[in-house]
Amino acid sequence: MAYPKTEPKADLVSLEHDMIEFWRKDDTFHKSLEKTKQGHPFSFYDGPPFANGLPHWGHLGVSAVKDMVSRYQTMRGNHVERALGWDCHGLPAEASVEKKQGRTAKDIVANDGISAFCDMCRMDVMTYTNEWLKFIERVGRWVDGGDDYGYRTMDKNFMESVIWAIKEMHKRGLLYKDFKVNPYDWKLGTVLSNSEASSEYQDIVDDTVTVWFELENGDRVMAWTTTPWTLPANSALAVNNNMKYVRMKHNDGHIYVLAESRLSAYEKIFATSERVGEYMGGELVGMHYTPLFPYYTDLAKDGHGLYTVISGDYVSDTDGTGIVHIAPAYGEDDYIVAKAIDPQFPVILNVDDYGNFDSTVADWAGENIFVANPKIIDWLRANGRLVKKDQHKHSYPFGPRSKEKLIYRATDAWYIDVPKIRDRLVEITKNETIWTSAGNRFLSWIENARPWGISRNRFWGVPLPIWERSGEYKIFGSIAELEEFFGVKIDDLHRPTLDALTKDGWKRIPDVLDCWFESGSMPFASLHYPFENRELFEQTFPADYIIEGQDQTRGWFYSLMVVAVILFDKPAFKVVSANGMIVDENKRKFSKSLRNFVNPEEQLDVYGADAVRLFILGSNFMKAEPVPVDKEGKVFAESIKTILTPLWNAYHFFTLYANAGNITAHDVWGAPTHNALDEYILAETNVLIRIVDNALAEYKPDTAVKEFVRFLDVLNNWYIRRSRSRFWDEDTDAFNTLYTVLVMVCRLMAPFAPFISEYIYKNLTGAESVHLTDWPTAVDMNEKIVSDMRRVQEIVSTGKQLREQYKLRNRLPLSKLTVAGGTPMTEYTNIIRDELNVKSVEWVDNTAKVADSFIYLITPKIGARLGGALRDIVPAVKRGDYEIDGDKLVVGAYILNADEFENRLNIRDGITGMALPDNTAVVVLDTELNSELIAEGLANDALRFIQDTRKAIGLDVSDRIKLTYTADLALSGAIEQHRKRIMTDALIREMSAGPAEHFTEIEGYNFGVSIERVK
RNA sequence: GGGUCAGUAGUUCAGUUGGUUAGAAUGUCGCUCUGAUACAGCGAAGGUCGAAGAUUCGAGUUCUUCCUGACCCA
Repeated sequence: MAYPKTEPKADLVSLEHDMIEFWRKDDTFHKSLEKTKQGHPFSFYDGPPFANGLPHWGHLGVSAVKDMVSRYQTMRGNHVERALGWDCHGLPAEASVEKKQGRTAKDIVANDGISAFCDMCRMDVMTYTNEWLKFIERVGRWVDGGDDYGYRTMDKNFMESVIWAIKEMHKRGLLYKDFKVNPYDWKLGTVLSNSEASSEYQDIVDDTVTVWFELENGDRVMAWTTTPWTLPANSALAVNNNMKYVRMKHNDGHIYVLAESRLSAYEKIFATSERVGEYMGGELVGMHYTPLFPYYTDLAKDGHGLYTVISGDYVSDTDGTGIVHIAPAYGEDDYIVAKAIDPQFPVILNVDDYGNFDSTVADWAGENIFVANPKIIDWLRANGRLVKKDQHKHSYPFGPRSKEKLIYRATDAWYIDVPKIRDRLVEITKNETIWTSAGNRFLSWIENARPWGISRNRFWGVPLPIWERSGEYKIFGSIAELEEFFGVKIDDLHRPTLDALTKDGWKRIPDVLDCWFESGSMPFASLHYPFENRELFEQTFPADYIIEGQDQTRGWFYSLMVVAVILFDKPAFKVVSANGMIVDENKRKFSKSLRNFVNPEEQLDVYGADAVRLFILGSNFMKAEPVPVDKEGKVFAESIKTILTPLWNAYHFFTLYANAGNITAHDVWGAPTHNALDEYILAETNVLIRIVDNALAEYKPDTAVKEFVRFLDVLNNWYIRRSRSRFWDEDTDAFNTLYTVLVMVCRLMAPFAPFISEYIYKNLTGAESVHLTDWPTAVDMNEKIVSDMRRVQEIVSTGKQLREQYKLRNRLPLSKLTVAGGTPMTEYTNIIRDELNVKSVEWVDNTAKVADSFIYLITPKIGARLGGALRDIVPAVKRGDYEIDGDKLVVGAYILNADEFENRLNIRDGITGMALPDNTAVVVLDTELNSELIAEGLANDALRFIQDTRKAIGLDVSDRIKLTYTADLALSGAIEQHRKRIMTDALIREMSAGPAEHFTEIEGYNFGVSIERVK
C-alpha cells in the first residue's frame, strides 16, 4: 500500500501525542536549528515566566503565537534560537515562601537569617519547571528549556550584567536617590511598584469626613478626605485658583468656606445659613490657618509654607468641598504641590514602616492607622471639628500579596531618571518600533514617563550595587570591581554575600532591585553581556519580534524600552504585539472567586493543541481584545469543524482512492496542467499561499486562518466533489493535483497546526518533517481561472436558486440553461451541466431578450464631483426622468459621465431567470418538461432509492447485487427506459420485476425493491 | 476620575478615502443533494449598527456628550 491507511475520522489527540513522541526521538527541533544555522538570525525575546506557578490560558495563547512566528521564520530560512528563561526574583517568590512557611519574610530573616530565606526562594522559584516544559511541549511549542539552556534571572551571570547596567545608568547621571511617595504595603513593610499596586483594585466603601480649619481671618475653611488617618499629618490646604468659593454664615455664628459648586452637597448644613461673600481660589492662597492637631506647631515656626492655603491645579469640584487636605507624605499629588510651594516644605511622616502611628502622634501613638481611623473620627466629632461624616464608594488598591489596603507613603528610594530620556524614548518608539496593537497606549504612557523607582526594601533580588559612607555613594558594576575593592572572591551576588562586604566604613544600602529592571535587562543579561557574547548580543539585539499580554505595555515592554534606550540608544524590539486576555464566555477574567476557570490542559486533551492554536490564531487575540473561551470548548470544536476535519477528509479521500488504485502521486507544482479543475485548484492554492504569507508578514494570523477555512471548503466541496469520478477512474492528473495541494497546505499550515500538518505531510511524502521544509512562495500563475471558476460557482448557485424557486428538484433533468450576458465560458459548460442537471447550456452575450436594464448611480463618484446635486439626481433617476446620450446620462441639468452610472438588470416578466449577484448576466432556466425528462427524473429517483437501500442494508460499495422491484406503471416504464444506466450505477447483475421488501414513494408512485448480494 | 481599545444578526466577527437595500461564518427552520466528508448546496427568519446630538445632499463610518465592557493608570 502506497500510503498509510487512514481512518475516516481523525483521532486528533492521539495523533498529536504520536507527533510529540516523534519530535522528541527525532530531535526535529534541533535539526531545524541546524538547517538554518547559516540563515539570518531572527531574534525573538520570550518574556520569562515564573515557575512557582502553573501555566494558564494567557501562556497558552502567547505560546501559540510565539511558536507560530518561530516556525514561520524558520521555514523562511531564518535562524530562530528559542531559549526559555525563568524569572526568579521579586515579591512573587518571597510571597510564595511566606505562604508555605506560614510566616513573614521578615520573621524568617530575623530567625533563620537572610541566607536561609534566599535559599528557600531559590528552591521555590523552580518548583514547576517540569510542568512548564511538559505544557509547552504539549502545545507543540519548540523551545530549549532544559537545564542546559536558557537563563535564570537569579544566575550569577545574569545578575552581573544587571549590576553592570545599574552602573552604566549611574555613569550617565540617571541614577539618583529621592524621598518620594510610593504605593506602600504596610503589612509587608515595603514599597510596591505601580503595577503591583494597581493589580488588586476593589470597590469599597470608606468613611469620609469633612472638617474645618480656622483661617487667620477667622473664617473656617472646609476640607474633605477619605483617609481621616492622614489628618494628623495635615500640612496645607489646596484650592483651585480659578474656582469660586463662598462664605456661608452658619447659625453657630461662624463663617464657613467651600466651593460654590459644592454647596449642594452640604445643603442640610447650610439650610438656614446666609451667603455673606465669596473668594476666588487665588484670594485664599497664602493664608495661614490653625492646625487641627498641635503635634507639629514647632515646625511651623520655620515656615516653608506649613499650615497655609496653597494652590493646586488638580483640585476639582467633583467631590468634597473644593478644598483639599494636603498631607505630603501620603499622597503623590500632595507631595508635588507642597514641594512646588517650597522645596523645603516639611514632609510630616508619622506612620512607621508597619503602618503604626509613631510617637509624634501623641493620641494614638503605636496604633495601626486603620484601627485608629474611627477613633480619629470620634475625636473630631467630640471636638466639634467634624462638619459631616459620609460613606463613599470608590475603588481602592489592595496589596496583591498581603490583601491589606495599601497606603501611599513617602519613602527613600532610588530612581532612574526616565523623564530625562523621555524625548529620545518617544522618538525611538515612534520611528523604530512597529506596534501591531496597543501602540497608542504605549506612546501615551511614555509621553508622560515618570521617574522609575527601582529599589525595594526586600530580600530576594539583585541587591542594588550601591555602598554608602556618610552620605557618599560608591557604585559597582561587576564582580571584578567588587573583588578588587573588597579583596574577596565572590561566587554569588545575592544579599547574604554582598551585605557582608564592608570596608573603611563603606556599607551596602540594604535595598534590592525592582525585578522589572531585571526583565528589562533580559536582552543582554541573558547573554552575560558585556562580559561575554558581545557579538551574539549585537546580532540579536534589538529583537525582531516580541509578544506579551497587553498588561505588559507598561510592564515588560516599558522596562525593555527604557533600559535599551538608556544603554544602547536603540529600541529593544522592532515589532511588538500586545495580546488580549483570555476570558470566560461572559468576557470576565478567570478568577478563583468566580470559579469560572477553564482548565487549559483538559481542553488540550479533548480537542487537541492544533484546534486550540487555530482558535487563538484565528481570534482577536493579537488585536489586544479580550478572547472569550467557553467551558464546553465550543470555540475549539469550531476550528476542528472548519479546518482540521476538512483537511483530514481531503487527505482521507486521497489515500482511500490512491491506495485502492495502487497509485503513488507526485508533486506537480509548477508543471502544466491538462484539466481546468486541476488548473483551478492549483491557482487557488497559489492565491492561498500569497494571502497566508502576506498575513504572517503583517502578523495577522487571523486573516490566514479565515483563508484556510475558505480554501478547504473549496477544495472539498468544489474541487474534489466535481472531480470524484476522475479519482474513481484513476486519473493520475487528479491524484497528482490533489497530492500537490495537500502537501502545499500542510506546509502552509505547519506554523499554525504543527501536529496534523506534520502527520499528513509525513504520510503523504515519506519525508522526515514538514517543519524542515521551506516556506512556500507564490509563483507567477494565470489566476484568471480563479475568477472564472468563481463566476461558474455563481452561475451554478443562481441556477440552484431558480430550481428552488420553481420547485424543480435537482434529480429532474431540464433541457436547457441559458447564461445571458458576459463573455461565454464554454469550457465550463460541462461543470454547469452536471451541477444543475441540464441537458444543455447556452451562452448568449447579451441580456436584451431576458432583462431590461435600469440605471444604477455610482454615488461616491457623483457625490465627489457634484456634491449636493445628488439630492435632485437620485429621485429623478428613480422616476425615470433621464436620457441616455451616447455614453453619458442626462438628468435634468446634470450630465453624468460613463463611469458615474451602470446599467443594471431587471428580469422581464415571464422569464424564469435570475441575475448574477454582480448584475452582469442573467441565468435563465428552461422550466418546460416533457415525458423524456420526467421519465429520466423518475429513473434517477429510483436509482437513488436503490443506492440508499444498498447502503442501509450494509452492502459494500463494490458489492454486486441482484434486484427485484415493484413499481407503479409510469415509474416502471421510466426504470425500464433507463435500465442500463441504473444497472451500471448500482452494480446490478440482474434486475427484474418481482417481490420487494423495501418500499418508498416517488413523485406519488409506489416503489419497492428487494436486494440480494451476488458473487 | 483619566488614558487606550472595543460595542454591528441568537453567537463570533467583516465592513475600504462617508454613498443607494449593512455582509460573512455559525446556530435555528424549510427545500435540495449525497457511496470520502462530524456532509454539502439553495432559501427563509433573525439588525432601532450601544444611546442622544452635531456636521453633510447623504453617517455603521467623521465630531461631541453619555452608557457598557476590557486593559492600564489615579
